[in-house]
Amino acid sequence: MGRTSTGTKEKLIETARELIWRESYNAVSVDEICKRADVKKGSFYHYFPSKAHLAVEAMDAGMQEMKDIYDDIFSPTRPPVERFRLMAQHVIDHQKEIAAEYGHVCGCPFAGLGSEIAGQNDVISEKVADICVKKSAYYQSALRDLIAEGRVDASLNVEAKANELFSFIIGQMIMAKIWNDLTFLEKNLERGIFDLIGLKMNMREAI
Amino acid sequence: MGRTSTGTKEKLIETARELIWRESYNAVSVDEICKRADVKKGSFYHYFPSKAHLAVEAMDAGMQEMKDIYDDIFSPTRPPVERFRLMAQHVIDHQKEIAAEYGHVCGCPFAGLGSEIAGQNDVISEKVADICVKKSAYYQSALRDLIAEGRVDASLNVEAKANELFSFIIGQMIMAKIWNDLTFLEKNLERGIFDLIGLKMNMREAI
DNA sequence: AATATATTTGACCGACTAGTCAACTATTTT
DNA sequence: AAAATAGTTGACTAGTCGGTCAAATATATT
Repeated sequence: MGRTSTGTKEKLIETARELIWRESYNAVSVDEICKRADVKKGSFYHYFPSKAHLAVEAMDAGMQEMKDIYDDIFSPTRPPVERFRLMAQHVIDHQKEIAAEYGHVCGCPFAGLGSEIAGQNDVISEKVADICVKKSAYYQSALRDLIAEGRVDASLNVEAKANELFSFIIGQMIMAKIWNDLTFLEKNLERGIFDLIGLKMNMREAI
Repeated sequence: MGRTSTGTKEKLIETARELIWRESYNAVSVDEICKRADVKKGSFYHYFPSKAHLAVEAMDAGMQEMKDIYDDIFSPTRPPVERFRLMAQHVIDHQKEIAAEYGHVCGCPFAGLGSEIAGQNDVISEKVADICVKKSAYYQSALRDLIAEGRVDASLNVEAKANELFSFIIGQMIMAKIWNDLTFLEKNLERGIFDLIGLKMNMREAI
């Protein structure tokens, strides 16, 4: 009951996702978000008690979007080497799209926000940490399937290796953002992943 | 000639280095830097035309400090495997010190600033990119010495591998910052580096 | 039609933002 | 001692910050 919403909350979340990704959390103001979303400030604080709360909800939206894509890429129906290869390609394609749209390589929105805000806002930090855990789970199951296929030695510390993979990918994306250049993602991302896993050259094809 | 300085500029640079590292570029105000450095705002703008200019000089100071340490760690007099091992240990020790002093894992100051500011301030971005080039040079020469020792195959793409190493280390430090936890740097940093290089287990000791 | 309720609006707040400037002080040069 | 100069100060902008609030509006329920 009551007046029906005109999608104000969703507009604010989507606008915040874009602006915080393009610039940074502290560089974007509530006023700017409102103006770009064509929403008045009063409406903003009707839906969100603070700017940080909006950021959290923006991350939730990003997490859901990520999950849909990664559930497909890391589907157990795929050979595990294909999962890693597809992921590398997806990262590159996605960054290309965003760079074309925003005029600059923007890197990983979660890592960017997490790195900026770590130690200042615990709720946001925990959200970012949560995403790390989720991504690590994808890598872990793919690594275990690689072990089951006999491509990787069973003595592998799967949890540690998943963290290493995650670190490497995050680092590559930050480098791409700083250099505003995707070419070395194209050159190094996939190979770096397989190097880290320790996959021999003849074990990198699905069959 | 004229009045002698009381170390105002140096105080501002050191204070800015600390505050920007602990918080972030946009989260720190000129007022806060001045207050902590016990310097009046007029003096700030006597030495720096803008906040961004101070940040650049703060990075220069950080670069020089880094160079002194890395020139020692990556001295060609050391066996190349020892160089990488020492670097990993230095990163961990340094992060431990800072975390104890600042109350939070702070990661890499250059990567943090670069990731936050990329695409907004070109001068700062270029400074960060310059540091990447310099660090990569340390890794490259160590990798070539590993090849000369016969521990690594001569077909290795040294430039690409150096970039991969750099990405991995940056990523590990950002993870440590987000989780506010250095234990998995201790667990994974050194091993991840040698995994990426592709050094076999029996090739990871200096002799 | 009247009421209850959810949404929207725009004016408003005090604190803070980066940056300016003229005056003041301490030092060296002449 | 006087002049020139470099460093320091504190008061000052004009604009922006995150956030508040009472009133207006539109919809669903009664």
